[in-house]
Amino acid sequence: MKPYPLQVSFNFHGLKVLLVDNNHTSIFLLSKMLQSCHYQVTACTHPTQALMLLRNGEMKFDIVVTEVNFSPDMNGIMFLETVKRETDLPVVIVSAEDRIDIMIKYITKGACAYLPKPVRMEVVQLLWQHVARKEILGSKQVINVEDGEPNSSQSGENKEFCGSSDEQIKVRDKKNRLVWTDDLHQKFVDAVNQLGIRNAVPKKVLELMNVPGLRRGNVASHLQKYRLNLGKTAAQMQESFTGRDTGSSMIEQYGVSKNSTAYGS
DNA sequence: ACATTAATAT
DNA sequence: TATATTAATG
Repeated sequence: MKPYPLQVSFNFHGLKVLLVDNNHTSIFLLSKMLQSCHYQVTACTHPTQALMLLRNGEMKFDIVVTEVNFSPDMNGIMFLETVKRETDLPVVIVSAEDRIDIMIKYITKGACAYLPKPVRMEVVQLLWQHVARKEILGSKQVINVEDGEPNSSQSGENKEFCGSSDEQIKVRDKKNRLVWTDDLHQKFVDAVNQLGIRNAVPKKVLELMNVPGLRRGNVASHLQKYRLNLGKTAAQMQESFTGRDTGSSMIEQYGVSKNSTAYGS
């Protein structure tokens, strides 16, 4: 269980809401309610339109609020699944349907709330909590609990939200995870071999690979796995040895197993 | 301060 | 599982 931050500043004014609803009356109403709560609303009348906005990334959002009575080409569940797959945004479902089994279905699929119509103003007012929950629980700005003093001396000043400032919440796009294709992996292997396994550190491997957009962390992560796999084969080889070797010889054995085919299976 | 990496999270 | 991120360590 993570410790909770004792103090996190959170501006819920101007949180960016992506509103999706193909009913004009309903979308107008919700839009007005949201705006009067000082949310910044972008309204879409069709889910595919909403997905385009999310994907092109030109506009950042803090939360998605969506009706789910869509046209037949995309139902609410599909939309929800797609948004959850591609983003980390909290998704609030709004619907006239109030059957418990339907609601459970949406919650199970990852909706952070299901609001049966009519949606009351006081509920809209509290939507910011879904953004706050995500940010606070996922936050690493944990304030020292022991002395109860906010540790603002270090660079971890409390970050504010989008709000009036131009700062955007970082929304990790799940699609943006690096995929180590055979091609990319081969470049990696070449770079590592060129350096020699014992000198291969992320920064140098990154430089040698010379792949735009590739980050040191990507390489570091991949290098860990690569070494682990080499280590496994080395350990297996070691089983055939009678005695126990010194720790430093483990490094040498990476070299012994360099022709291993264990990786990429 | 910065880089690496073991450990952990998603 | 593959990849990302955190946190300890140098």
